[in-house]
Parts: sequence; C-alpha cells; structure tokens
Amino acid sequence: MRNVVRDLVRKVLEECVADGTLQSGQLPAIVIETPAHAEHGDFATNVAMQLAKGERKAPRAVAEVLLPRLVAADIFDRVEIAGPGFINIHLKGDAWQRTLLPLAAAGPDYGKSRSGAGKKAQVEFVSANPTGPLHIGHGRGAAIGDTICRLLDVTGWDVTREFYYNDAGQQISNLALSVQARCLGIEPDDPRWPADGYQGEYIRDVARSYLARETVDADDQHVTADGDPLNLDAIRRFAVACLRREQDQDLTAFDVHFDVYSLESELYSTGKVEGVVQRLIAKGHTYEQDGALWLRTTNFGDDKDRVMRKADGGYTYFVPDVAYHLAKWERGFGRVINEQGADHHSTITRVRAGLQALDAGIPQGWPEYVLHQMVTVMRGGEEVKISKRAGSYVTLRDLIDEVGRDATRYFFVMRKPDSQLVFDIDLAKQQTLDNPVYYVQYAHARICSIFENAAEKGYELPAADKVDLSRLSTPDDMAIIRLLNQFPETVEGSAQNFEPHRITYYLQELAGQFHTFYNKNRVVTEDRELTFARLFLLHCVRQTLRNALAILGISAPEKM
RNA sequence: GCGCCUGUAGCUCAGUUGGAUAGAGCAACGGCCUUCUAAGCCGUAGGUCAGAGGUUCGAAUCCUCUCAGGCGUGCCA
Repeated sequence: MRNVVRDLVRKVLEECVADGTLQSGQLPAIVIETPAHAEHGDFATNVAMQLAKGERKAPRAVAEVLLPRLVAADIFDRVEIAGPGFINIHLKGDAWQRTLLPLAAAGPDYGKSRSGAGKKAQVEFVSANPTGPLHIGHGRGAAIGDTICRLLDVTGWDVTREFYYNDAGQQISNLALSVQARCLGIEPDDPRWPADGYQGEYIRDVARSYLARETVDADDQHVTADGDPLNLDAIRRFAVACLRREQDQDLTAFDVHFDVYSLESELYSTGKVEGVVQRLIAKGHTYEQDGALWLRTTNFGDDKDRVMRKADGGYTYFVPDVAYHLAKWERGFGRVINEQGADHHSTITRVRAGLQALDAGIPQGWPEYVLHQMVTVMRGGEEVKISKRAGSYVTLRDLIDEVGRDATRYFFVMRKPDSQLVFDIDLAKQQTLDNPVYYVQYAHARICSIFENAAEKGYELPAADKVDLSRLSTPDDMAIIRLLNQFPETVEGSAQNFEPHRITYYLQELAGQFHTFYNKNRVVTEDRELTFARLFLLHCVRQTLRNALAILGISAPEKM
C-alpha cells in the first residue's frame, strides 16, 4: 500500500516538473511515512518541505500546488496540509480492505520480495573452534546468523550458510594434549597436566571414546579412533571430529544448518595462505622488522601495522583470515556477511586492510559485519557467572534443554545485535503470556482454535471473492489490516539492516492487536456474512504470524 | 591512552534511516470472567531521550566535546 501511495505521489511530482509547475528539476527521495497519530491520516509525506528550498517557496505553499493533483487520485479520500508542510493522505475505506485479497492469495509467500533476486550472498556465522561445546554467545550468533539467512532468503537472495573453523592451530594442539592427558589418566591438578589444557568433563568423554576406538560422524568429519594414547596426531583428528559432532548435534537441535564448512588447515594445504603472503609482498605493502614480516595495514585505515609472519616462522591468525576472504570473493559472493561476537571486532579493520592491500578489486566495505554484544544470563534474579576456565558455563545445549528451542531462538534475536542481551531464563521458561514468545505463539493457536470452533458450527474459510470486505470496518479491523500491510516492509527493512529484532517487535504488535480484536469481537456468530468476513481477516492474521515466525525459525503451534 | 558498541519511563528495550504531542512489554495502580483458551483484555500513572554545544524549517536520531558502562587494544584466536 505504501508503495502504491509513493508511486502516486511520484507521478504527481513528475507531472508538475513536466508542465513547469515545479521549477527545480531535482526531485527528492519520496518518503511516505505512517503518521503517529490517526488524525494525521493513513500516510503522510514531507515532499513539500523537501522541495521548499529549491522552489524558493514556503513549504505550505508548495503543498498548495500539489494538493489539487493528489486529490484526483481515486484511492485517496482526502488530502490535507498540516503542520509545517506535511501532506496528510486519507485513503478511501475499501482501499485498505482490498489489500487482504492479495495477502490471502500470496499465502506462505506473503512478505517475500524479489529485491535480492539473482544475487549471491554468503553468511558466515557461529564459526566456533572445535575445542568445546557451543556456549551461549555462539547461541546468539547462531540465532542471529540463521535469521539473517532466512531474511535474505525471503527477499530473494541465493544464500550460502558457512561455518569456518580452525582445526590445526595452537588451540587445537592444546585440545589434543588435554585429551591425551586424560587418556593417560592425568588430572588437571597433576603437574604433568598441559599448561593451557582444557579441563571440562567433555575432554574425559572424548578420551574414553578414543580409547574405545569409536567412529565419529560429524556433518563434515568422519574419523575412527586409533586408540593409541601416544599418537597425538590421531588424537587431534579424533578430538576435532568429536567436538564438531557435538556442535552439529546442538545446532541441529537449534534447527540451524550449514551448507559449507571451511577449515583453516585447507587454506594452508592448498597454498592459499602462502599465495596471499606472496601477493602482499609483491604489492609492496610489507616489510621485515625484528625478524618478523609486517603488513602495512596503516595504509588502509588501521592504527598500527600488523605482523603477518612471526619470528618463529608461523603466520598470525589474520593471514589465513585474509586468504579465506579472498577465496570467498573468488567464489563469487558479491555480498558476504560475517556474524561474530563483538569481542572480535578488531579483526574487521585487519581483514579489510589485507584485502585492500591485495589490490584484487574488492570494494572497501567488503565484507560486511554483524557483531553481537555479550549475553548475560539471569536466573532467579541473579546473574549466572560464566567461567570457561573451570569448564562450567552455560552451553547452548543447556538452554535448549531447559527453555526449549523456540523460546531460546526468540530471546536471542529479541534485541538488536548491538545491544547487550539479558537472557532471563525464568521468563523464557514461563508458560504464560508474560513470556513474549508464548504471547505470539498463543495468538496463532487461538486463531486455530477459533477455526475449529467455526468448523463445528458448519463454517469453512470462505473463498476470497465470496467475502463481503465492507463488514470489516471497525477501528479494530482497520488497525489489524494496516498492521498486516506493514509486514512486507518490515521484512525488507529487517533484511536490509540485518536486524532480526524488528520481526519480533512486529510479531508482538500483531499478536497484541489480534488479542485486542478477540477480546472485543466474537467471530463465530449467527450473522453469516460477518462471520465469514472475520474468519477471512483472521486467516490473514494467522498466515502473517506463520510467515513471521518462520523467518525466526520458530514453530507456529495449532494448540497450546 | 586509543578504537568499537551502548546510555530513552522503576526494570528490559523499540523508535519507520532527520518529522508533527517520544512508544511497547514487564513492574505499580484501577477495572473486566454465563464467552471461540482469563494462559486473556481495557484503562491510569510514569520522561531534563546521560550532559553541553553545533548543523536546519525541524534532532532521541547527524557533527564536536564531556561523563558513565561493556568489549577490544598480542609476533593469541
């Protein structure tokens, strides 16, 4: 509807330019907003104020010129000038009601768009190293990342979900040593325990499986244990596969799935890391100092230069990062979004600097980043302390088991990624409508329940062309219809800004509006026409709730 | 010190990309159960948008500075 109005306003402006009514050839971007107050109409535009300067006229005077032409549009009821020069537009009553017809026809496709059609995007998220179970921070990343993928998907993009991990570095070597120690019966308080060893209980489990020569099938790893506690390399391979499998199981329980797994070790074995180093040297952006090879990242916006090759000959982590991103670019992703914890934000400048230094035609702001802030967990009004060192911390699996997949996903995307998140476990577990996810799901279940009741009374959902839409005219009807109309633009805005939380706020509002309607109006009555009309309206609400929940990866239960 | 993020109602947070009188959910207070789920709804109250300047027709939103909190600041990832 907003787009229809925008097109009409644009047409009027173009006519005015064509016949000289407007002097300035330059038209502003046409903003059609929804006024905060109902008396300001269905839509409002500020074009008169934007044009005022170029026209050298008062905003209201510009509006006066446009007014007669706008009034002529057949879906506009009245058009008024208000305040400093707003043009308020009131639509004819049935213009709104008729929007339900295409909505119902679109069904599961309502809210989808083609804005990304024909374009490839890649989203890298979670990317946890296989050194332990996924914790709550990974959970937030998984929920946000997956929702962004779903948002891109419904806006037409061809999306690849990717998980990158380090299977060969220092951390992994500590993992292997820790498992080996457990195999040999060495405890963390033993002096022989490895310096930065992982102490969690799960290490003991890995060791046990290894000694039992088990076979592990992860999504991307298939390894049979060697069983020899002295074969560190075999232990490493087995441990990585083990922990990858654990993570896969948690992610599957979270309904998060990846298309591609990328391993850091492959960047080395395929020569990509070395290739990037040679290319950076060739481009003249490197220098040697203190026995190390440096990249002049300060030429590309960094505040200090960074070491690429350490004095001991090894590469620092950002070199494979750059190699990895160059590979992403070469794979043809015009758009790459990296979802990460904000504690890794310092990598952004370095990766981008490295890519620029390669002089490979990569745009400056590529790749894009979505950084989520920390999560604190509250239980019983108290913060649950996280202690990774001791091996005791809130895992994603704990959360899913305790509060359920739907509530966990909802809570993780409820706030914008930039905001720190307080995860209130008690609230998330609550089976009451104080719990926002229940509030929303219940609206859906309640509509299903109404349809069940209607069926018992002999009512079926009417065909769209059999519905008398004029029976939907109360303020509550109109409020719902307007809100339903906002769904596509909410999805679009949410997708473009990588802000899943907008969907949760929308759901909250739509569910609330429905509950209001339900409370005031009985749907199934003796009045057949009215019953059909209301069933049709609720059918549209239910469809929109489903579509929105699907974007969040949350179920729409028919009974609760 | 420097960089990034944040600061909006008692609490948790939105704020249509710069618009009109700043909103929601909890909590508080006051109402509503012969009803398709009261697992709910309606209403009231609650604000120096951290602070100070600036940009302009117009600022919670953009710029500068200050204050407070979080994260980072490695030849760790």
